[in-house]
Amino acid sequence: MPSRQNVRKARRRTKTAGITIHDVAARAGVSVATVSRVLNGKELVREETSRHVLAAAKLLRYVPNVAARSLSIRRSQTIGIVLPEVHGEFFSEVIRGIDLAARAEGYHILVSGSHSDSDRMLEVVDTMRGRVDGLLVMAPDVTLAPLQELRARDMPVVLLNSAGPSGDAITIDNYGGARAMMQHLHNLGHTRIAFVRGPQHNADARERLRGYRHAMRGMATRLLRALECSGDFTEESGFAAGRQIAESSSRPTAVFAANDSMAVGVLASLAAAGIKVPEEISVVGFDDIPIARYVAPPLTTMRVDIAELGRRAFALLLDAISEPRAHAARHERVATTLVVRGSCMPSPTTKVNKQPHRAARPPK
Amino acid sequence: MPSRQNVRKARRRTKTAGITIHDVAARAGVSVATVSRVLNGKELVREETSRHVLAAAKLLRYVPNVAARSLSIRRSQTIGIVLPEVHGEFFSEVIRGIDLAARAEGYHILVSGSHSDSDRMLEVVDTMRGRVDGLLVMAPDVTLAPLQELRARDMPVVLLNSAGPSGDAITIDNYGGARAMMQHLHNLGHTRIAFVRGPQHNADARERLRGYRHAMRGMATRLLRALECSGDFTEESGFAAGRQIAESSSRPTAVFAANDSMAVGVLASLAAAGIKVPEEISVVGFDDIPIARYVAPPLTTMRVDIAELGRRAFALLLDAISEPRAHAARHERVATTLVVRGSCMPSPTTKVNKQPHRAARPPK
DNA sequence: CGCAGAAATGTAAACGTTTACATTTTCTTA
DNA sequence: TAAGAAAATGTAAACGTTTACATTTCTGCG
Repeated sequence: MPSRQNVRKARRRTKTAGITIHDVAARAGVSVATVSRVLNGKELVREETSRHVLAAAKLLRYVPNVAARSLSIRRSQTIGIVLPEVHGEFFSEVIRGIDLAARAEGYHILVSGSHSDSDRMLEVVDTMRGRVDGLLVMAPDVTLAPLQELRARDMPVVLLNSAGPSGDAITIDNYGGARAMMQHLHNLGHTRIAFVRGPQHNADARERLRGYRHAMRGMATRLLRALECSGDFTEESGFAAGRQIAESSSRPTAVFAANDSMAVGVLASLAAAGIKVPEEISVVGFDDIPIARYVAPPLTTMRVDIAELGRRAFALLLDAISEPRAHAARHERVATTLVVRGSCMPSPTTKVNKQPHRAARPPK
Repeated sequence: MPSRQNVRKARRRTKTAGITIHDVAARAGVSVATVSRVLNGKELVREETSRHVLAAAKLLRYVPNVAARSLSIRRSQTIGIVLPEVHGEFFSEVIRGIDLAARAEGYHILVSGSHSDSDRMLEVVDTMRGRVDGLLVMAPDVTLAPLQELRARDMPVVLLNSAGPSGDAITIDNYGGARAMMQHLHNLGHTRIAFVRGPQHNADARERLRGYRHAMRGMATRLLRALECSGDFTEESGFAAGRQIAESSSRPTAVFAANDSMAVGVLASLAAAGIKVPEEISVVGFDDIPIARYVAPPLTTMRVDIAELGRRAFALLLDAISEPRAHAARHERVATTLVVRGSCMPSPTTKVNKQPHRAARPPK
């Protein structure tokens, strides 16, 4: 006869009721070890015993204490997501993708956004340590220093949208997408194509710019830099760029904005200037944010499957967590697809319009 | 002489290194209790001792094990956020507001989105139990059943955007905002004002509709229901509503969409139908999402400070957590402010146009 | 100097799991 | 039926903190 001394010792802190594994064990007439085994599956336990335990657990509405559990197994079943300064639909979409994938695997997600500088980011990472089994870090800013440090902090990390020199990472095929978009414009006869750049240190923005420039070189155009406007991924900066383009003396036949938000801004300011899109000038963007199809005219853009980005990032991380020994750094790339809508049409002048007036540029 | 038997017992699981509080104690030549006291402040400990401990902790790069900590103090310093199916900028903004407020108080946030039905929601809440000290639940769907159950689950909960009959909640002043918007339109001479409704069971949508109807009654118009179109808060449904309005025989002079996304859809379809906004018809929305100022024409709307919503919701929850004894349910309301942009102008006909043709309404 | 009280620190028992190892039960097989 | 192997279960030691209570050290005062 097994000695059934499952009587709980007197509690020190009598605050909360809290059904524990001991209560379930007592009720089912087994030991805590058996209850644990039943609840976690895997181990061998008699069918009948298992039923009893399950019944007791259900009856008592037992729910395991996760803190105790993770203290014991040294896992939290939680991953951390560290995002930069958040704005727009891009991030909610990323979180959504990760959330979905994570929940399917029984993981929770700890989110922390709005970290402009790398110090803030490291600070957050530190408070997350111990709380999470791994980290998904979105650091499109190309300042690599903080990322290096992350590696040293002995936690699996997957980088999103940044070109870490080592370690796992997943990025969008920005370069390829930009080139494909340029090809599309070229096929429509455009050769004088303006570009609205993104933030200078943003990895995505840089790659898109590289794709643009490479394509422009291929078109044997000389006016290269004059056709570029600066921007920072916000609608506002797109608006400013649009105005600049509207006022330029030798107007381009098409504008390629490095993201949709800026393209929307460009559309707004061209409309304000009375310039017809796409009749007088074509406009395209990048990302395919939800709003893109509802602006006037609907925006032709390069679609990025953001949710998939999140999903695959999580998959990568999960792999790193379950296989902790150092593996070769993996770098995945998410493809983009062209979405053609109403914001562009064939170039009115198939020949390049060689700056007829050469008027002085109006003051900014 | 205090007996310094701080020698750690042989570890069972020798996997990870992991500096513990014992290591720090040994290094500083004090007991673990003292280390704990120093690290958590509050208790009295000699200045000098404190310095030694801090130095040892820093030297060893000690970081406390949160699982052990929360097991001991029965707090996780984490709150859960449960969101419905996520789309758009609204949610990322809410999360942002909460995140900011939470981090300032040393709390982490566990996010879980995309819960269409109430079963999924309860399921998630269950897996979060023990992991979080409290819950912020966004359940704009008015099906109250699940919320009642939540209360029973002995965890502080604050509801966002829903009219729970009991318990803490924070909502937007939808009714007041809608009335204010109607007043604005009325001041411009509009009396034939169409309304694009939101989802039928959505609490926000209902309140906005109520505000609209109340105002319409005040204008002594008889055409009430004929001027309402159904919608579901998506751009797409706004687009459909816009088409319906464009085709209607006795066209309204203004359209009030229950949120900005739908207003954007309305603008797009009116543009497609060749109807000029605001010359021929005025359009207004609700929320003031970032895109609102960049559509053509820029959208007049009712601004909701979403980040503040999140911030105050967290404040409410924090209060409920630290003051666990039952308190009277609190219900806060976030004010809205009118933002006037280019999408509306005075009504072309100041007199009410009494349905000149009375043609049959076109098929839907 | 001695003593009371206050201040500082130490000891060890929780917190609720998991799991190595020990023990008991059940099953095979000769 | 007994022995041995395999399967099922139990025991108790971790996991790393916090904190009630005990103990030591200080301080001021008669």
